[in-house]
Amino acid sequence: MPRTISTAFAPSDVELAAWAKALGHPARVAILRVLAERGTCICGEIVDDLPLAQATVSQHLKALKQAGFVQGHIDGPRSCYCLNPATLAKAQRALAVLFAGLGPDCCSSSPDSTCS
Amino acid sequence: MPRTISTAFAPSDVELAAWAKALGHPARVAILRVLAERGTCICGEIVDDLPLAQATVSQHLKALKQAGFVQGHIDGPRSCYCLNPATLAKAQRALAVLFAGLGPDCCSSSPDSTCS
DNA sequence: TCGTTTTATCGTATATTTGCGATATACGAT
DNA sequence: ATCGTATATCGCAAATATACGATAAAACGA
Repeated sequence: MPRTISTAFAPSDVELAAWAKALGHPARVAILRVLAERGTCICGEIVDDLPLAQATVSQHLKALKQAGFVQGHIDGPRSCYCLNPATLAKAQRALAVLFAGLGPDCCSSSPDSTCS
Repeated sequence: MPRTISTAFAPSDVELAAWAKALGHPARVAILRVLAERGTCICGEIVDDLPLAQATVSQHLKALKQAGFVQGHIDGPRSCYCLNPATLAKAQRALAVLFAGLGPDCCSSSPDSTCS
């Protein structure tokens, strides 16, 4: 579908969008929460906390890994997952910058005067 | 495809994910930026700033509208779009809270000691 | 070695996203 | 009334995303 592959967008916007996309599913948000709550590294109890099949959870974990939010997984049984604080911080900052740029300061005058 | 419709996820997570999803495409991020830069309300110059067809931009605008990030569009020619600061602020706060919850404070001890 | 446990991956089905051309609609100007 | 402009919407095609069962791989214990 992107007949136009991915040219013409700022790389920073592409990166930001990828991060946002990774957060764009309740299951992935929940997984991140579980990883944070359960301590530094957990092995496999994520599936028990989610209303999803093991295969589906594994898929979401893969997406989070690709986004850089999660790291770990020593191959074999009892994989080990934990959050990647560095990437999370980068994403947090990028999103904060975005919102700041959309804030009231940039918009010339009144908030939505001309708008119905 | 969600055989399980949308039960079993916290409504707040669903809302957060929807917001993140709306930001999960470079074009939509770019559109928000254009809306912010061009002043309070702009009519139709968005298409000129993006490497996308008019129909595609309209579609992304619709998605942003559904997420609540954008409001306006007085029917007819010369539609009028502007950001919705209230929803943007809510999303910003929700994301900040999420990241805070994933931060170092919640994780029991060392950052990733047990992780390879 | 064999079975158990745990996780990743494959295959499949369905839904959604993305993109665009074509068309419809709405309005201002002539 | 008609034309031109600007937007939304429809219809279509291709790509992704989502979910799951089944299967494979990997380590561990008996």
